[in-house]
Amino acid sequence: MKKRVSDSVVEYIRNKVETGEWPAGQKLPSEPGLAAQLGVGRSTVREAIQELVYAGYVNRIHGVGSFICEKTINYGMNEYMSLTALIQQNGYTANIRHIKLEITRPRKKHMELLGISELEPVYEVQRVFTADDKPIVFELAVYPCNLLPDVHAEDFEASSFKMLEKRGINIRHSNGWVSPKAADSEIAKLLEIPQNSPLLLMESVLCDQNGRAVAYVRDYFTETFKFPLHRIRNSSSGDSLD
Amino acid sequence: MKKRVSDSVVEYIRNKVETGEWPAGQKLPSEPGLAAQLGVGRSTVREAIQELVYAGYVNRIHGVGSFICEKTINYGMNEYMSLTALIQQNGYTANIRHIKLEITRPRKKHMELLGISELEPVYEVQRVFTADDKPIVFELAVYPCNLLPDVHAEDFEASSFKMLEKRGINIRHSNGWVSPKAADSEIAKLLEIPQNSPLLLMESVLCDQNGRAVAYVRDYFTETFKFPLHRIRNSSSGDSLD
DNA sequence: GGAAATTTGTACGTATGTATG
DNA sequence: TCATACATACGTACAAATTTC
Repeated sequence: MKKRVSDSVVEYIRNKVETGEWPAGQKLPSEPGLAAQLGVGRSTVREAIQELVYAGYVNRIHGVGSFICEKTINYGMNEYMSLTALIQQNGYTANIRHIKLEITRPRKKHMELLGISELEPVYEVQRVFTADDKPIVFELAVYPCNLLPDVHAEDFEASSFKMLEKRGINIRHSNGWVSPKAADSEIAKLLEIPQNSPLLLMESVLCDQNGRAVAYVRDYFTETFKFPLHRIRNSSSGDSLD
Repeated sequence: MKKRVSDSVVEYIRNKVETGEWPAGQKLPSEPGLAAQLGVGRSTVREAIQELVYAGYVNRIHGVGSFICEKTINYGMNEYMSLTALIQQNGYTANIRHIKLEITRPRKKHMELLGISELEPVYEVQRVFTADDKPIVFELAVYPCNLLPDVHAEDFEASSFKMLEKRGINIRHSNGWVSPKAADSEIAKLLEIPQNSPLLLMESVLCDQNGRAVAYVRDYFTETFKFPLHRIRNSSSGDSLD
């Protein structure tokens, strides 16, 4: 994937923060200033800063300036990213264990969400992600078999994104929802927690560059896990009640 | 809040979908086409569509076109919005009950997150949101008293956003995290669920137009609740592992 | 208090690159 | 090969909010 100029600007700013040159609360140079310094257009600088605002990294104040947030979030829930990276961000060492792959007939839900018929078999892939060797996430992923001819359990020992990319599939976004859920006996065993422990269930349908649904994923997060969240108030959500 | 031209374009598109004129999967007119039709610049159209992409409403494919998503999400977790509106979106009638307000000394966590000293008292506001008269969310909000001189429990019977706006405070974004959590006896009683039921805990620090922390909020969501979620893969999050 | 300077916000236009069919 | 449509990048002008003098 070719890097955009605005991505370089994002990187430039993140780097300034990471090296400590721009501490939390630091005022960024003005947009025209940054543009001149870096030899790019102001719109490009704005695009980069906008991205950082969305990510909860930078705070903009009209007529005053842009500032590095006090608590910079490196990755938020609204960015699609690696589970292992997310675990690392929580301050742990990440690993994958218990990889189980089987080919089955699709359930009704899978057929509906993935847009396939009952005649198309699917892969069901189970994985457990660990943080400092403690189970922290149980994942169940469902892929239509015809999308991934010839995969094996070993293909899931690392990035499933990368595995998909090798087969010409690029995950671009996901739709789904999160909800609280109690651990059933099977999941409790895999995550080494008592039955009925509270979990965060994240269900997602992954879509590729063509907007085609390519996977249905259920992630069960344990209580150890905190999902960073940055929310922006939408100007068009006018008449809020609370 | 003044409406931007791009907001009108957003509204125009949402309206086309709501009236059924553009069903799911419908291809939008080309960007220059839309711009010409509506008499606005192409950049403005792009800005509007970008917003809808972020919200999981529209899907863009390079070199092909933009399309209405199969499952349009009206509001996602990354948009800050009214709890009642969110409940309504889940298909229920929303209400607020059990409003309890008290003035206390700030806890250490509050002092840290709100940037206040132990000498500044805070309001602690408890509320229960119902869906079809069934409790669904328990909320505990903490505000520094000096920000809100002279508030009463009645002020929290409706929008706390509106209440804050009347006092010159505009919530613009929030930072926080979500995690699974078991219901303790007190919350279980208020939400009319068994103790240790799984809950989704959302903790947020609300910030105003000046980037100042103005409230610390804990929302406990019951299992009935599903939080829509749209995630976009960040191009710069390069080396993902899963 | 008011004018000027600074900084972000909005809107539009143009040129060129890239992907698709 | 070519036309179409989205993607990126730059530039300009003016509006709105804030700070400074």
